Amino acid sequence: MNKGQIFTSLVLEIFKVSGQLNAEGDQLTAPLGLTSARWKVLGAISLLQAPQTTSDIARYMGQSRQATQRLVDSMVADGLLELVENPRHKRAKLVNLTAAGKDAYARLDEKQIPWAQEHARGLTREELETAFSVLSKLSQQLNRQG
Amino acid sequence: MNKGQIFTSLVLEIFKVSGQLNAEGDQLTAPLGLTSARWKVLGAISLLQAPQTTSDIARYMGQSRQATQRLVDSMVADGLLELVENPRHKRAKLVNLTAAGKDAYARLDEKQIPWAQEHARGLTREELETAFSVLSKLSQQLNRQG
DNA sequence: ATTAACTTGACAATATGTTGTCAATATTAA
DNA sequence: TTAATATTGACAACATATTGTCAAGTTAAT
Repeated sequence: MNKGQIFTSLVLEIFKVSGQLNAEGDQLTAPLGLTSARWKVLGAISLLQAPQTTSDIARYMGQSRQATQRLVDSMVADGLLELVENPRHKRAKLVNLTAAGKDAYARLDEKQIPWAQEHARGLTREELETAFSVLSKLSQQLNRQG
Repeated sequence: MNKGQIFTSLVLEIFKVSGQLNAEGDQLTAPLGLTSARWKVLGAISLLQAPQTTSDIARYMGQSRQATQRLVDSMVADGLLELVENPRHKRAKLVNLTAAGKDAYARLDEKQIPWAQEHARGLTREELETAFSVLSKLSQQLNRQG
């Protein structure tokens, strides 16, 4: 197998694992009435440590502005997020976590940490770092070319 | 960062790259009137080197039987796939590539090979193999627990 | 300052995925 | 053999993603 063929195998595995992780996230979040997709939005705002515009969140998540917009809208309706005025843009409000949103994210973090540690158990630090590095480089390459 | 945290970063990167690859695949296949999802179905049957039931294809792709069923149905309608009798099961027909399906897959392969080689260029063989190995192990772990 | 180019929210169309359910078929166990 | 269990196709409900489009707002260029 040449490098291109290994790369192709990797791509197929990425698709498979991504679907499995989404299903896993859906189950992990279901008791809180959430989903993988909404969890990721909560995480984006938490990790960026400040209210963000929908477009910012979309860029951070690496997906379309429109997909993120719909998630944000429904999460505002559900009381997980709130829109606050943005001094830098009249229409593009900032998306912020409500108390309920922060609480939900904290509760999911409690579940996610032992979950991650358990799944990381069979892998070495070097393996995990290399895998992350490869995917990170790939993401940047795909970003440039669109 | 402990191993669990690296693992979590990897998970987020998998989500991002998966979306980017799907978008890339949609663009690559659009000139042929196809999509990433349909390409993967063609690939599954090609790589398994024999007609398969819809359930077999779903398992190979790591996604639900129902999602695969819909893809297969629409691809049959479009003449890319055909259903043939399955001597081992009265209802579960075998899904086979038509001439048009084989032709489309061959044409996509011609595009995909240089695409894969180009993206693999910035990565060493060892990096690619490790990344594949990590995701493969992860997929198996996620499969057990479901 | 005015214009051109870009960004953003809003809305729609469409594709793809999950889960749930039911009846038909196969497989396994007793 | 018969009964319990599992798999499969078919259909539906729903969540999530892409792309496309338009008008409002911002930024950059002249």
